[in-house]
Amino acid sequence: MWFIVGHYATHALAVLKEKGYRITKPRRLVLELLERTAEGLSPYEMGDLLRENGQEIDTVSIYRIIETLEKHHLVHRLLGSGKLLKCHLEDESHCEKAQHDHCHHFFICTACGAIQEVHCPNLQEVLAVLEAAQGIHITEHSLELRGQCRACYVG
Amino acid sequence: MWFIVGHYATHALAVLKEKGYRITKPRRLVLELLERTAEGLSPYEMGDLLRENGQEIDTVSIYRIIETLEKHHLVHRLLGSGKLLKCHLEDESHCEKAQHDHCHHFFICTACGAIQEVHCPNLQEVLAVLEAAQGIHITEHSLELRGQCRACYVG
DNA sequence: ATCATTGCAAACCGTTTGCAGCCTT
DNA sequence: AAGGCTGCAAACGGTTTGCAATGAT
Repeated sequence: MWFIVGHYATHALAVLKEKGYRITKPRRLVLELLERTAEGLSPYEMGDLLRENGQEIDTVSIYRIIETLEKHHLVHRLLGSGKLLKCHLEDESHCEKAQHDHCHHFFICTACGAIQEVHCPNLQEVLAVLEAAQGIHITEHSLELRGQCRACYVG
Repeated sequence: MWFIVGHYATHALAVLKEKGYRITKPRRLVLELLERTAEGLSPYEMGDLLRENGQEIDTVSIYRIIETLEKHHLVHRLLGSGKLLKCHLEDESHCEKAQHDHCHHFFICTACGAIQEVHCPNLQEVLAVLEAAQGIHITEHSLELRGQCRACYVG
């Protein structure tokens, strides 16, 4: 049986294997689907897409696979829509850090639907000021930006 | 028929009336409920709470009422949970501005569940830098912070 | 009296749990 | 061979739509 796997799926499968998880067909299919899509997908949408391509996976299994992937920081979940997004490899170091700091920064293009993780270097300072001013203790933060990406803005 | 209404509900009802909406019992009840709760409520939870208090409102109506309230910036919706929150009157000027700028800043205490709108004065600058750096155009943003509020942090 | 608004019915989407059986290891 | 993982069944929570009846103006 053959699977066309790319960088992200390969990496994620390696991580799972290393953690003692088994490499199953449903896991492969979900990871490949995440690899192909830049817009983020809900578990339910994943099921529909796979089904359209003749790949039958039970929706329940997708939920459980996603759960595992989230646990090991291999996918992001958008607060607003609940959609899931592969954790980009080029952002890996940032991503891992971001995950451990429980922070998530996303930019969503309302024109083309593309989602990108963004790095927001000064945000930590802004939050530190806020913490001091309000006497609160911030452990996690999520920032979701919407607008037009470079291509859609210029075009 | 009597209703114990406070500042928020009174204000919101006045806004609705001024916009040509009718003042109905379900609308009053939802607004009073929002007034009483600081933690945010989902439409469904509102129905349950009202039912417990012997006030029967159809869940469908609650959804439609919320829709109207959102349209006129009388409630906020939390990205993470989808729960709804009254738009605080003391924050009104900020709130109106925030709404028109499509920005939402919330702090959620993970200990006591309280939710507060926060003012994040330098965030706009941070985003402006990001826009310039990435060539993107940001039209809305949502920031959700989690941690311990002053009381829970100290205590 | 008018027509905005609600309640009811029904369907739908999305998610979760338990259990039996399969398939990776 | 063992047991992690999946598929199936079923139930639930939450949301949405259409239509008839109600009630605020």
